[in-house]
Amino acid sequence: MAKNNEKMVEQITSMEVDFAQWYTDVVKKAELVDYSGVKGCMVIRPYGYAIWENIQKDLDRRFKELGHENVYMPMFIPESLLQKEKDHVEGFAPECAIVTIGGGNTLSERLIVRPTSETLFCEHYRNIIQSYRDLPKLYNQWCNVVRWEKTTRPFLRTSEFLWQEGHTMHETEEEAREETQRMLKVYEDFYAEALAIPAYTGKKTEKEKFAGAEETYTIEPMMHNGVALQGGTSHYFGDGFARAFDITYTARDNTQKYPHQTSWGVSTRSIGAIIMTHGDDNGLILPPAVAPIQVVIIPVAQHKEGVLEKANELKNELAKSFRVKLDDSDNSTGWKFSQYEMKGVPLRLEIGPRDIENNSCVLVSRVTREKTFVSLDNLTEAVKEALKQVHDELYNRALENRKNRTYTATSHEEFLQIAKEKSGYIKAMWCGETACEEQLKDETGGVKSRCIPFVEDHLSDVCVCCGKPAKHMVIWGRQY
RNA sequence: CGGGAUGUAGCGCAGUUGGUAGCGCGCCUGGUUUGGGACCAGGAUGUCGCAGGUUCAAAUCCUGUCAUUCCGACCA
Repeated sequence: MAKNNEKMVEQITSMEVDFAQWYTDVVKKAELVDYSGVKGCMVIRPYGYAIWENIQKDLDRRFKELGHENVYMPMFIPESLLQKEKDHVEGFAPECAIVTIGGGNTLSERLIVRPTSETLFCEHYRNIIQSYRDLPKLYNQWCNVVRWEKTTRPFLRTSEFLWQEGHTMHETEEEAREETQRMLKVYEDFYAEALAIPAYTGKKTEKEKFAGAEETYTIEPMMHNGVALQGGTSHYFGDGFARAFDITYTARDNTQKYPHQTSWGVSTRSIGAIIMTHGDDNGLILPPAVAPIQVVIIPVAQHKEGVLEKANELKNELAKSFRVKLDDSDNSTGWKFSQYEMKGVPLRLEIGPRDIENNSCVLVSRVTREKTFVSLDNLTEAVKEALKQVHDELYNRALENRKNRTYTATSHEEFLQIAKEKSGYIKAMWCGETACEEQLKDETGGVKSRCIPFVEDHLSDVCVCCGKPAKHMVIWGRQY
């Protein structure tokens, strides 16, 4: 045993002690990011970026299956362009980064570094949409955007972040509304199937909707500590931007009409969601679908004859079906165990002399840490099954946590008490007035409406805040 | 944007009343090890966040600034 055991172990602060510190520790120890010299801008390291690449692949496939095409827009928006839609500019102006000098000369018009690209897409759509035959336009772009945030945290809120933004134009309102719902469903499926994260979905209130949108739909997963994270949004714009940008098309009846628009986005924040939903005190736990390494092979007593050969053999076999890494470095086995647990590799495969004798190996789940001995015959099947199990365990555990942390409030006092004593979601009735949202937020110190879910429970007849007749059941919570 | 804390080797930290920088881990070399963070021997690594100022002399004192972090406010 080591003499200075304590110091040799790279400690991760326990979640229960300090969740924020735990998050920062995990992000750094798992080698996802490094800080940069610019506030709120992070270096996404290979391991972190590989997660993003897997997220991209998965989402991109889903988008393209539905007929979307990828494009790329400029990163600069002329100031006058951003200002064309009034609500939009009001929403974003406070957090814009602006370029005023280029090539040593003051620019005649200031350039906004895109905080989102609605205006750029609209400018382009104005040029290319003439007829109903040009519709729908189903565009998406993968890019970076900049929003000058006051408080930043890796992945959750950064000044620059990566995302995809879909921007579509449709002939009819109905078609655009369908698209908005369709893409929200894509996000919901993606969160469940790829990230193993269950989430409430629903509509944002007037107060919380996107600047310039008619309606905003959202996916609201709950983090392990009960705090919400807006995991993705899908907006219906009506023809507001089309009017502001003068985008018209000749309709089937030979009249000029405005097309109806949507936009939808998921960002690198989703990586933050993975960390905070699944992680534990030993570090990250990655859902198999997006894990850069799905199986890590740790040879035991690798200097002994035949061990490395066998390990390589298994690696080659598994690499046909999975993302596999064989760690044959000189580090001790124990070190490797801890290292890959910290990095959240869903499945570990141990292979040593004893196993080889028995024609077996050991599979260890990152979630349960249970060791199972499996035969080397049918190994691929066993690994496939084990990974599926990890996914299911993660999903069910997150679902369980959400259940345990979702409360209902039918009176004002009850609402305030839960907000004060518990960390989680509160289901409560609401009259539809922004004033009540603001009051509840002030009284609780930050509990806001997350969404009006598609399926509402009828908890009572009156608003939990003002006592007037209730219009909706709203899910409330604190957010990152 | 307000309040607090921090910034010294890759990481974690020490550095006293100012005198020109150290420890542990990691890293490199060689050897022994290996089923839950191994051991021995040898070795390398610093614009003390940055910019000014005070001083014969600054990691240390002063001013400013940048970044990180926590708490608020703000926030698709």
